[in-house]
Amino acid sequence: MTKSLPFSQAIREWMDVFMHRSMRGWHLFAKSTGLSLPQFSILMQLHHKGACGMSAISERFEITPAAASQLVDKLVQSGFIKRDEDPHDRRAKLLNLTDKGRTLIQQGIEERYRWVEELEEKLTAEERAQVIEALNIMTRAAQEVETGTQADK
Amino acid sequence: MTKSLPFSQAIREWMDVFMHRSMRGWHLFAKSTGLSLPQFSILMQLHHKGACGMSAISERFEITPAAASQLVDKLVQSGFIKRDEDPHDRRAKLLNLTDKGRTLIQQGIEERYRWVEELEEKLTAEERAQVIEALNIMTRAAQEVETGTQADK
DNA sequence: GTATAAAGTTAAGCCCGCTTAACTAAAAAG
DNA sequence: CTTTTTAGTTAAGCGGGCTTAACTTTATAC
Repeated sequence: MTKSLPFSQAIREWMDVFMHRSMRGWHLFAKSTGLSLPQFSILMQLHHKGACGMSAISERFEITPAAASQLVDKLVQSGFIKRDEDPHDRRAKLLNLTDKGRTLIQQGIEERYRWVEELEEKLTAEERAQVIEALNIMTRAAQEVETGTQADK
Repeated sequence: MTKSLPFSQAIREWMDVFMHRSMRGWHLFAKSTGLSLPQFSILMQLHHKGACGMSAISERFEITPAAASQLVDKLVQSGFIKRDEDPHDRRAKLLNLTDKGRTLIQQGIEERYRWVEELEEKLTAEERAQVIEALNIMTRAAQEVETGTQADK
């Protein structure tokens, strides 16, 4: 490796700050809602990836199907998730956020952003433009990585 | 495209992807080490902010001093943290990472970072340069926000 | 010098997440 | 049609995090 040290260094510094910040932030927010972090993570997962079955949850979080079922059940009873039957496979369930769940996540994201808004205030217009462009680049790259799009190296 | 995207929207998209990714990643890593997420978070805290007392932990994570004490105790017994007496106040303790603790966190960062390396491979040299610059800007701004430095725009 | 406040610790008890194990029900395979 | 595999649920039990409450020890205030 070591093909571009500045990149590594820059992103490491940023990640160090940002990861610590966001981890702490989510933890405190989840707590303030009365949800545990695992419960909250499931909502995040649904927000991020959309509807899925029980098995997807258990695989994604590396827990047993039993654990996933119990966790989801609490979220269903709290009204954050709905658990419908999959029309194509009557064994399977289709999990999705309810409006209440969607609202909650949105609220959480809102709160997380407040820090970034503070951050924005520290920047000049020019800096902002640079950052925007870089973020768009990164977001696109992240999606490529996520979806397995090959950009041939 | 999307060059007219406001700052907040660009960063929201990025955060949406990145936060979800890093949250999940830390959770799985912590789990793989046998540490709980709260325990792990304390190590992160020490890594990020340096030595501190018991009360700082309890305030930072919004838990009672009792909970902090118990949590820290486990980390001490596992050898990730050392708990010394504060020379200036014999009631207080000074918590700090041991080498073992420091190594663990470094390992975690390393693993988190692998995703970013994949990301880097999706970028052209020019894009990398842009991203580096933006990250430096953000890191600086984050530190200003953290320390309360006034940039006075 | 006594009273009060502050920093941590310890113990009891609760809730929660997770696992294993035993189960139901539906789909796929033969 | 029977067998096996797949999706999910339920119950018992363990361990962890957190809280309250009672305590020890050291610093600070009067």
